[in-house]
Amino acid sequence: MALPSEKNYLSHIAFDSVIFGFSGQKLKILIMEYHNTGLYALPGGFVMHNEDLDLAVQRGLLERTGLDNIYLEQFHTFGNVERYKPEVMRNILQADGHAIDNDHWMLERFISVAYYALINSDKVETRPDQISDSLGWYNVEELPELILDHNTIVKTALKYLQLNLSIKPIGKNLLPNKFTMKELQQVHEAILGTPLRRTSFQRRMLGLDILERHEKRFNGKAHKAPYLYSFVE
Amino acid sequence: MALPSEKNYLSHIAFDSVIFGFSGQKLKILIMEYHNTGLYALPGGFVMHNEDLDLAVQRGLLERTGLDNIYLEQFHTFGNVERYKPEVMRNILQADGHAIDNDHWMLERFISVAYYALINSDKVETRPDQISDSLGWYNVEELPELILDHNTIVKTALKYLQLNLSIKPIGKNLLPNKFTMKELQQVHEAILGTPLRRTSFQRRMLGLDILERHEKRFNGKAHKAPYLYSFVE
DNA sequence: TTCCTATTGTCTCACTTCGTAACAATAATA
DNA sequence: TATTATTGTTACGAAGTGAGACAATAGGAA
Repeated sequence: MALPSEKNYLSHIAFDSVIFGFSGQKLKILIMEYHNTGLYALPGGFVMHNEDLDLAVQRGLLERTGLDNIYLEQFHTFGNVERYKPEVMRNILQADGHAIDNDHWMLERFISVAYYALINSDKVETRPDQISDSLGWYNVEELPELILDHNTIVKTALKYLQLNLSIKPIGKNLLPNKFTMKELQQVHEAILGTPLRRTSFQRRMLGLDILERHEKRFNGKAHKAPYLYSFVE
Repeated sequence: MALPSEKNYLSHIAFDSVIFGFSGQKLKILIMEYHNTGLYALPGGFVMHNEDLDLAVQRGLLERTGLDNIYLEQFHTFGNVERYKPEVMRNILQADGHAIDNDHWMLERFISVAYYALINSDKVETRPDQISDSLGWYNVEELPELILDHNTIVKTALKYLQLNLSIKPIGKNLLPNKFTMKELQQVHEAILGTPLRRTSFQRRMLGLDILERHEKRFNGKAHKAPYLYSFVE
């Protein structure tokens, strides 16, 4: 693959995406592994000269993961000097077979605008274990060491996700269209990192008037079958 | 004043500050007027190559307003293409007496990281009406038309300020060290844009255990004198 | 001095919300 | 038919909130 050219992208500006998915019990994140280096990083990219920042992030998501029409939320911009480590970028590019001049634009300092994405289990076809060769799902609590300040970015993303849990449609974007109350509760518990009371949670959710009740889901277990719910538009 | 040189600053990256102050009843914002153009804008600036983003904003605040040690909070980064209007920047620079090449770096597209600042009435010496020749306080609801997307930036800042009102020390940073309960209530009302019940507000604030009660303040009026309060550290 | 007025601090009462526990309903199996 | 695990609902006390009432009081008026 050819290197991105300075002619196409704004210098000094990058973006990184913290892509959250939910699989059964745990909150997961998509992590990239750069080949031949053993380096792990958040999927990111650069902004084209004639491209909105938000659209650049959407495009980056599509290019790297094939995912389109994903819920995205900007949460913070990271611009500390310590995050400038040109030797890391050089290693990655060289391991990928590129010869780099010392004054190459990708070796300059970048300020990174960070977004989090929420992936609906529908779209990943309940297989959040591998999307491509170099992209993998990792439990939020069991991340490998990431390059630069990417571990900090993930922590911050989680903080904002928790903050937004009660004011933005988080659950809606992490679950399939229809889900049980228990699944919704597990999403909330995974995000908050604490157990919640079943009865209080159910009462509170139903009281919000944002859920529609559908048919029951019979799962072959020897007990009462739960109702399915969906978010009303 | 000499133009900032590209050698000193990161290209394509700017910051803008929404500086909130509180004067008696109203929430105010510091607005810059560019001389000879009649253009109004938020005070902003650029990031030096070896400078943290947060520190650049602090420096910009100090340079433009003389204010040091101010509460700052990053809230959003604006990167739409529509905000790129080189002719505006060219007008401002030319009106200031600079001859500009067509490929001057300040005429390129910028992505702007926006911060809001909270100014304690102590520091402005209860005179939030004029700080310098080209900086003035304006009521949040009565802003002039600002350049680029700066009116949108202000609206967004206010939204985040409202969001943070209950989880960050907003009142502490907009009021002098000692204040009455009524003054604190007026700050909250100005930020939220709605009246609040006096008794509920007082009960809620006292219940938070973050206020310390001091002596009364006698203001010469023919009624009971209110206690002064301060935030506990 | 005494009364009056505007404001402040507190209390009460009804209503809602939440944690907690108990209870009823039920899908499949033994 | 009885059993079991899970789900949906209800009951009850604790805590918080809106709304109003009431007491306290600093200075001015009579």
